[in-house]
Amino acid sequence: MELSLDLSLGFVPKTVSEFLGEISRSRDRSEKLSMLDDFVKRLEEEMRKIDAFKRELPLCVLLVNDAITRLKKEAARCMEIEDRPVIEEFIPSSSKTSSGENGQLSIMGRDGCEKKNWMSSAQLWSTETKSRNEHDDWSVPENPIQSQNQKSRGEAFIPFKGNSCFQKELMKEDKEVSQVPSLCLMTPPSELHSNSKLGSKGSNASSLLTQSLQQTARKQRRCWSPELHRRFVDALQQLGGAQVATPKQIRELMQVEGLTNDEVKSHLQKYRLHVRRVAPTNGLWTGQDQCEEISKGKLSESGSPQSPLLLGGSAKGFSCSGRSSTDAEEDEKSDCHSWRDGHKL
DNA sequence: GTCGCAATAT
DNA sequence: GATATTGCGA
Repeated sequence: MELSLDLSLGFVPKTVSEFLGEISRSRDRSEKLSMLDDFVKRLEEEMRKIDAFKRELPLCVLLVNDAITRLKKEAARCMEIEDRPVIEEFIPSSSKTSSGENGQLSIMGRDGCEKKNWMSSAQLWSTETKSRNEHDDWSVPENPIQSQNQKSRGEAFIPFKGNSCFQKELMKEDKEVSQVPSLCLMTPPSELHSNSKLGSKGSNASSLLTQSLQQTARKQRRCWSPELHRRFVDALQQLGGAQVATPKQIRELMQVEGLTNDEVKSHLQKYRLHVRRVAPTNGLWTGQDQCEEISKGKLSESGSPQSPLLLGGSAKGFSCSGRSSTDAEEDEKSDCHSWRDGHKL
């Protein structure tokens, strides 16, 4: 897509306003478009560069983004004026690309056209950014970065579609996104991820931007719903207990689509910790399976506050002699925090 | 690649 | 403080 660009040789940076003013004096439409296109390319290149520092330069990102938007809008306007048939094709296809493929349909800023243009450009350059280890870009399904882990992560939320916790997260994300409509899209999650370690807590200036970026940076939290935990415990039982079962085995037994070894591993780690804490009070029980019995609710009879994990997660679907149905319902409500709620008992 | 632990983030 | 994610060595 090489264009013979007048600006390419002696390009002198100027403000967008200046540039637009200069453009407006030109009569040659193709030249206008060419110049606009060139400037946009430069800005997008710039965006690529500052992308690595987006955390430190959130406003810079905003500015460049805005500039690109303005230029693209101008280009679209330019085409519309003199070539209506073209623009009628151009805009719809543009919107298709940016919103449909990105799965960001609901994310529309105050200026839909601008966003679309920007989004499409963002999509372009974001594809060039390599990811170290990214699995969480649920908001941009088409992002190739994501596809590298799509097998295990891309569908990570399918089992949770009906999960209130997940929905809460989604709403939270949506909220954040809508506050800064274009920002989430323009930031390759890979970069976010790699930067997320730098100054994650209470970073500096543009908190909205930063928060929003961070939101998408870190992997979406896996909510261990009671049902999910029930499967987990179930698998543990089959495998001979938490101490002998391995994350991979558990995951395979659980048969939960999108669940990863890491998530199971993490859950198992915590589970073991809790069991360990509880174990001494149950000296009578020696075997692994008996630990699982604990998880089914027997422990709750002891009233031990040390078994939140066991109380909350396993309450549902298992005989839980030690708990009232009310307790179970509480857990249902609190989804992600069922263990904690149990702990609060 | 998998696992377990510890550090870190939310 | 509880829970989930990530890093890292084994």
